[in-house]
This record gives sequence, structure tokens and C-alpha cells, in this order.
Amino acid sequence: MKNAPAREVPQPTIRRLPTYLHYLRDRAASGQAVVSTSAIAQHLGLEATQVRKDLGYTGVAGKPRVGYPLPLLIDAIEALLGWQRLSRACLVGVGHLGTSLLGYERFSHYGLHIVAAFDRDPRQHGRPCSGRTVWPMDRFAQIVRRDDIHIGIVTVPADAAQAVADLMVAAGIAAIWNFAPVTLRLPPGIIVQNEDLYASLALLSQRLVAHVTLQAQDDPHAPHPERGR
Amino acid sequence: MKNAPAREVPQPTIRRLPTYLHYLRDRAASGQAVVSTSAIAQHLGLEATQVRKDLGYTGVAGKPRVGYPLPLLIDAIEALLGWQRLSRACLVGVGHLGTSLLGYERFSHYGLHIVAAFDRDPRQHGRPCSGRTVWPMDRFAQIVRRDDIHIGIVTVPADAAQAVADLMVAAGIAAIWNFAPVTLRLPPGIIVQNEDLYASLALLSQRLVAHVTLQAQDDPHAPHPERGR
DNA sequence: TAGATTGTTAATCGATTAACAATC
DNA sequence: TAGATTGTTAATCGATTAACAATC
Repeated sequence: MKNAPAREVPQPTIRRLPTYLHYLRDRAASGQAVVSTSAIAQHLGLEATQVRKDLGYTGVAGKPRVGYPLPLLIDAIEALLGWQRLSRACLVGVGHLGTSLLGYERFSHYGLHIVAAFDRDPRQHGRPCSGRTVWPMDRFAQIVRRDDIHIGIVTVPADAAQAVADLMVAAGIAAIWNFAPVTLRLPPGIIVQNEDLYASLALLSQRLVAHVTLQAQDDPHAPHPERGR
Repeated sequence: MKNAPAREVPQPTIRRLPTYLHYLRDRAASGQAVVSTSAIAQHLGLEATQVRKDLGYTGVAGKPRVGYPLPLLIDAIEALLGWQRLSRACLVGVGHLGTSLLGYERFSHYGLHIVAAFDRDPRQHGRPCSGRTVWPMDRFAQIVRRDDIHIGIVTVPADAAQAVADLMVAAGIAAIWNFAPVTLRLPPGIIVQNEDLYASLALLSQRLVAHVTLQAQDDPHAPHPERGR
């Protein structure tokens, strides 16, 4: 039996898959049975060719003049992302950001189940947060093993993030979703996904400068855009 | 006088600039005067060539055998991103996520100054949140104009996001930083930066599946990685 | 001078887009 | 059949990486 060629899915495609999934589920919920790439493309502001190429990675066959079967497509995307079973995760740092993530019920539709929360602050301990008890840090390794947790979410301040990450690695966590603005030093083999707010802010800012500069060129006598209306 | 050729900075470069800035500021704070691309590259896990190409967009000249002058480089990156003056922003939706962002003091080093916060819930009104008063929505347009606000941050639930965005556009906001998991419909010319948590989660999940699949291939008799151990 | 480092040009790599044949 | 839509192959575009000359 030959191994499947493990066709490599490009990163940009992976990033688009959740958006497809959201749209496809919406269509399926409203009773539709098939969907065409042009419909998807139009709704999401993409090129139909790109959608077709992306959907090609699922291996689901579409019918010319009909489209793709919605249930198969949804299943295949979920399979590709490993979202058919929820991955068990824990969250460390029950500040505002952590609490906010604990409240995201939507995660359960996107493969993630946060089963435990931890915090350094004793005032948080025992208090349930969105239905989950907040544990002290010294229970970390035990609970991670007991509850079969594979993903760690870091929502502590920057200066505590590396120590938390080390703890996660020691406890056998396979992947870390890092919301702290630091580059974590991790042993090879540990998966890390950084949520870099500042990269995102940089893109916004830069487009804003470019925009303002352009306006100033259009009308050099206009009031400075950084000031008045 | 010829217009500057407005050399287009690639998006991936823009995304890396804040990380450079963070490192350069740290070096400058510890008294260093120059920095080499190899030092930057090693510290951030990048290729030196890439760093050199990125820094090329700043227009700052480095000296062979010496490196780049830190103060000039920092200024130039800030200029490129429009971070020499803080952009004035408002935030709508003072839930946990919104409160968390209001608490990010670091934003003031990354070009952003959140000067006002708004919420639909009357229980939030008047209450100061990280030093800012929370205003009711009906004051929105007035305060945006009064305080010369150009950026709107959307931290409301998905179903309220489009209405908030419409309000922002009507009030004359130029750019929207959207944390709600929806694609906003906006008139052309409005800058929008989506913070897509689910794209990020998809990347993490997919690497986790790939990882698990690989392990299973290595040792087909091992207990299923989603379960035991 | 010798050699490390810059900065530019060329090669490679990967993703998007275009073109078009296959097919229902 | 005619025509819309799939699915694949080729062309384009853009970013990264490699090579190397310039320079302090």
C-alpha cells in the first residue's frame, strides 16, 4: 500500500480555509446542497480560480455546471485542519485577554476546546471563568497530563511568557498559541503560532501613512490631514 | 522638484518592521550605537540578506565592517510606519477583549493612542477603563470629530460589528482595526485591517495534524496520539 | 593590507492569475 | 446540443535566497 503523496497545502490556503468553512456552513444551514466557486469567490472577495485551486487540496470533486457538494466539502476541510475532533487546550493567564478567549464559544466550531485555565494570582483560583475553574500554576503538569491536553494558550504578560512556555514544554504540550509579544525560545518539534498584534498594527499604520501622503499630493494646500478635519 | 519615487514596501517587510524596531530599541537602550544585519538576523531567526533588503527600504546607509547607525535606523522605521506621531484611535466594545486592548500601554511605542472608548451597555458609561471614560454610542460622531480620531478599533461581538463599522465610516474614520470575526462591507478608500484569529488557529491546527500524522507513520503501533499518554 | 560587512543584481522559489480543455 | 463550470497546465507576479562586487 503506497503512502498518500501527502500533498503539501500552502500556508495562504490554510489561512483561507476557515473563511470558506464559515461560508459553506452558512450555506448548508440554509438548505443548500451544492456551491460553485464563483459564488464563494464573489461573497469573500476572492478570485474564482484561487478558490478552485484551494478547494482542490480537499480532494473533493465538483461537477461541472453544478458545483461542489456542500457536506463533503465541509467534512474535507475539517479533516484537513484536524477539526473533526476538538483538540484539548489549556490557557495560562486569566487577565482580560485570557478571559475574553475563554468566552469564545465559537472555538468549538473551529477545532478547539479549552478545558482548563491557570493563573499565578491566588485571587483567581477556584473561581470559575466561563464555566472553567482557574487552577494555580503548580497543578499545571498534573492537569495537562490528566486531561490529555495538547495545546497551550499563552495570555500572560510579555515578561512571564517564556517561563510559561517552558512549563508547557516540560508538561508535554505539543503546540503553543502565543499571544504575548515575545519570541519564545522552544526546543525543535514544538509547534508555535504567534499572534503578532504589532505586525498587524504596522500594516494598518503604513497604509494610513500612504493614504495621507497621497491625499497631500493631490491637494498640497489642504489642511494637514493629521490635524483638522 | 521631482516626486520621490514612493518605493513600494512589500507587505511581509512591513510586518517584520515592528520586530526590528523592538530589537533596535533594546540595543539602543543598552548603549549600543550601531548594529549589523547578521546580529539582527541571528537574534530574530531570519536570513541576514533578508534583513539587509528590509532595512534597505528605510534608505539608511550602513557602513561596511561597522553596521547601521541605531538612532537613524529607528527613526527611519518609525517614519516608514507613521509612528513618529501617535495616531489617535477610538475603541468600540468594552468587553474583555476591548478592556485588554485599552490596557496595552505598549501601543504608545507602536504609533497608537487610544483616546476614547464606547459601549452600548449603559452600565459601562462614565466608568473609567484604563484611564479612559467609556461613552455611550450616541456621542460617537461628536467625540470622533472633536478629538480628531482617525482609527476605529472594533471589539464588539460579530453581529454588532457591521453596524459599528458603518457608524465609524459615517463619522469620518479613515482606518478600521477589526477584531470581530466578520468580513466588513466598507466603501472604497476606507482602510481595514482584520485580526483573523481563526486563520491563525487553522495554521496551528494544521501543523498539529501533520505532526501527529507523521508520528503515526513513524510508529504505527504507538497508541493513538489523540488519546493516551 | 586583509577581511568583514554592506548593498545590489541574479537565481530560485512559491503563490496567484490566466488560459483553456474536459465534462456534465 | 449548448453552455456553464470544473480542473489542470502555463504564465505571471512577487518575495526570498544566493552570489558577489563595492567599501570601509
